[in-house]
Parts: sequence; C-alpha cells; structure tokens
Amino acid sequence: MAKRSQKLLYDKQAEILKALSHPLRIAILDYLKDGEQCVCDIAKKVGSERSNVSRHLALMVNAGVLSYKKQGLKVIYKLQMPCTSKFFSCLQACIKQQAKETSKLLRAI
Amino acid sequence: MAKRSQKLLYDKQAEILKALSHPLRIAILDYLKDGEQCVCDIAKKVGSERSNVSRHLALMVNAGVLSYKKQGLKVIYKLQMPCTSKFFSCLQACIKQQAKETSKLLRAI
DNA sequence: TTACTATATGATTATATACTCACATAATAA
DNA sequence: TTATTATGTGAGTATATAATCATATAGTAA
Repeated sequence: MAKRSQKLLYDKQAEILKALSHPLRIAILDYLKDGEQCVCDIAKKVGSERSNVSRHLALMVNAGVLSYKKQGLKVIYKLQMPCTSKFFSCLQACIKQQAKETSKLLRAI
Repeated sequence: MAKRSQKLLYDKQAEILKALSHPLRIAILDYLKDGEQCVCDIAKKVGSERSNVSRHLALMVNAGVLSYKKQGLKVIYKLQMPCTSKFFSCLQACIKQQAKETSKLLRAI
C-alpha cells in the first residue's frame, strides 16, 4: 500500500476507535445493541445528563458508528456499523485473557 | 451482571480502546505485528521523535497492550494482547463496509 | 576513567475532551 | 394561541492529551 493511503487508513481507524473509547459511549453502544432508542431513554439507562448524552451521540454519528431518525419529538439512534458487536466480543475476549494472565501471575507469587 | 462490575468492564474496555486510538500508536502496532522491535527502529519506521514514541509506548504498556524487555542499551517492545491483529482486521472490515456504503450513496446522486 | 548511544522523563505549550448550566429550537397537545 | 416535552447547542471550566526541547539515566566500548 502507498505510504499516503496507509496514513489515511491509520487516521480513519484512530477516528473510529476514538469514537468508541469512552465508558459512557460504550455503555450507550451496549444498550443500543438490543435495538434503537431515543436520547431520553438512553440518558436514563446510562445515568447521565441528556445534554451530555446528546453530545456523545453526535460524536458517534460523525464517526459513522451510529445513525438516527426523527420520530415526532424524539430522535431515535441506532447502531450503524454492523460489526460493532463482533468488535466488542473480540475486545472482551482480550480482557478476559488479560485477567487470566494476571491471576495466573498472582497465584505464582 | 451487577451494575458495579458492568461499570468496571466499560471502564476497562474504554482504557484499552483509548490506548489504541491514535494514528501513531496504530502505526506502531502495525509494525510490531511482524515481530518485536526497539524504540529506535520503531521511531524510524513511524517517522516521529524518539521521546514521543517512547511516551506512546509507555502508554500502551500501561494499558496491557504491549510488553517490553531490556537488551543491552536497547528496549524491545512487542505485542502483548494476542488478539490485537484479529481486532484490527475486524476494524478494517468495518471501514471497508463504510466506504462501500458511501460510494453506493455517491453513485445514487 | 571518558565518550557514546538508546531510552526515559520533566517542563512547557498547544490543543482536545468532557461536563454542567442556561438557553434555543422544534414537535405536539391543550 | 400558550404550554409542555425532547433534543441540541453556546459558553465556561476543568482536565487530559500530544508534541517538543532539554536533560537525566543507564549500558557499552575505548
């Protein structure tokens, strides 16, 4: 691959990962994996101010991770990247393995 | 899962994702997937100051993504999370799909 | 010992991020 | 029309992040 497009790919990957790397946003994504929801319910679920949640949602829409539609007064957000859940399963498997290594280490002390 | 440990899991996931979400760090990980390397060579490869690279490496070690060993004057870094490469393949597949959707949209205009 | 090399770190600066509060906008109902 | 509700956004603040330069540390060789 050309150096230039390699750089662009790194930037794009970083952009998406950045959009995913916040506890609140991960909680939102975890909630949305079971179906689309309005800002109101999302805020209630994750336990944060609506205005704050609204900003996090906008950020993820910008990165292409979420999409939304208006429905009367409400705005409904849903997962846009189809592989999001596979992605998080992979991450969780990594964490599980990390934890195993750590406990193995602890037992060896 | 208990709410408390759920929160901890979100935090841990965010910590790891954050450690991965920078173009330079992604370039480093991409280089290291072919084998361990010293700071010197990593810096040359990714085209950044050694001191800067050193900080990015330390950050990833803290998150458990990398590990290192000393070898004479050099410090050798290598991938610690075995699933890192699978993880990035998944991400790249997502990006590819996003790009396809975009170009489909463009053709429709 | 001194000189050289690889790496790490303190200090500084610039920029980005997250959160809160107040207010603006837009859809709906009375 | 006015009132109510859901959402978004501007302003301000606090904190985090990234990069650079100078300096410190530690291993090696002469």
